[in-house]
Amino acid sequence: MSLLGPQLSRSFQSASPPPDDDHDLGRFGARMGFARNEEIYAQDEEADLFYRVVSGVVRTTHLTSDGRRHIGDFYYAGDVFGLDAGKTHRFSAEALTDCVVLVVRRAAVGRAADTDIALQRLIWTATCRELERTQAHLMLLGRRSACEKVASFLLEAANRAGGDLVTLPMGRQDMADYLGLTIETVSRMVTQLQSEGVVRFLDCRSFKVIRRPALEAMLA
Amino acid sequence: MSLLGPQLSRSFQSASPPPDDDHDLGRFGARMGFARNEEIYAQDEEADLFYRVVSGVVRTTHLTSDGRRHIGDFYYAGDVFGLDAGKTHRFSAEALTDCVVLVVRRAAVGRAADTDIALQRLIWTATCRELERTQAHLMLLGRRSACEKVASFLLEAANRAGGDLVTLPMGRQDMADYLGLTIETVSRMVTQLQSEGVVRFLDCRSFKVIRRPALEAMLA
DNA sequence: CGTTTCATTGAGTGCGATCAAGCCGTGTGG
DNA sequence: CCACACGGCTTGATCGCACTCAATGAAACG
Repeated sequence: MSLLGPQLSRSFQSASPPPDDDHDLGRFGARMGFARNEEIYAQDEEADLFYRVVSGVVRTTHLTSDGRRHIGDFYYAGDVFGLDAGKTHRFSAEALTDCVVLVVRRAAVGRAADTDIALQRLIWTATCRELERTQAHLMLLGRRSACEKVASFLLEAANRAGGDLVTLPMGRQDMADYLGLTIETVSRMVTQLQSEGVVRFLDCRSFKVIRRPALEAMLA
Repeated sequence: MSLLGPQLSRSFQSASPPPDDDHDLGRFGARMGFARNEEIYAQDEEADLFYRVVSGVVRTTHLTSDGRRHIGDFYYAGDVFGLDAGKTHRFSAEALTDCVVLVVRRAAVGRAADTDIALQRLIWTATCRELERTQAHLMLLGRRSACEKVASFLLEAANRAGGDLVTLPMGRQDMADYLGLTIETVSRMVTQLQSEGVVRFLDCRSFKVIRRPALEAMLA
């Protein structure tokens, strides 16, 4: 981490604030690469950095003391993560695939960011987006059947992929831990949706949306 | 709402930023009273205001198109709410009891808040707190039994009350919609926890914590 | 080729939902 | 004062969905 220190502190002295939410974070942080399944930060680790995915996919997970695993979210290129924190991270973050992330010093928000309003607004915007996604996730877990959960998961994956041919970066266990189901139930629902002609799986990681309206109807 | 306009725009010109998160929002907004069950804002309503509870309790609810109701959270005196929004509120907010809230114009965050960093930080802090609570709620709904859900609900109510004698502001249906259970299951778990000697209900709204360790052990 | 890991399928169980009474505190009117 | 209705809570009986346990299948890897 000492590698990051000088670079980050220099970049925060920048005097010309970028105009908008969509401005490039590149000049603020350092790029780091992570191998598949490598840990980016740990649960309960102090939260002095946050991150943006450059390439690859990241998942955040939470382990409870009785051994149950819960997945907070999946982050794709462009997504900001690591804001799930008071003083320490409630989740750990792991590289789901090989990936590259941009690392930004978070302490700047608490102290130095008074001098950089654009950065502060970027962080707030990202936090809002995170909150929205978490709330949507909440309603998914709260009052939906296993079939509806899996259907909406696949639909969102399709929306992210921007087409009807989707390759999932995660396996069944990750889907299960995200949806609050067991791996067996996920598998059964996938099979069921396929037998209903809603989706068609080519292999266990990639599928085609056949009847999108049917999928959308399940979100209620 | 035009009542608020002048007052708010004036207050945002304030030159002396308060030192910290806990500073008084009073000078920013207008007080409004709401009667029990009165709506404070509606689901899908445009989100140009946010709120702080002065007295009483507020709940946020979401209705799905198939009629299921979900409660986002309960807000007590001092809590900020109404940040659950992109362009529009995903939840509606209702007065659970008679209450008074402070109303603050939200648009200032997007435009004028460049001139008031303390306000911006207050909002970000509140958003973070909301995110934390939502994530905790998420893990509660995801992988916990009905008994654990009710136990942790009662424990949090006790923590909020700051003692072992608690009066709940909400009824069983609200508890059920918050925990993703039916009213019957909530009732059964309450009865069970009581028969285990963990809590003791005086009437259906107020109870005493008898064995706090047992309650805490259920959070895993 | 064996080993390991992950996904699928099957059989049986249990937890929480559903449906249906009953209970109790509160309010209302005779 | 009692009779009655009403809403919120509790309790009981039953059902079905998702979990558990177990076996099999299918890739990936050394």
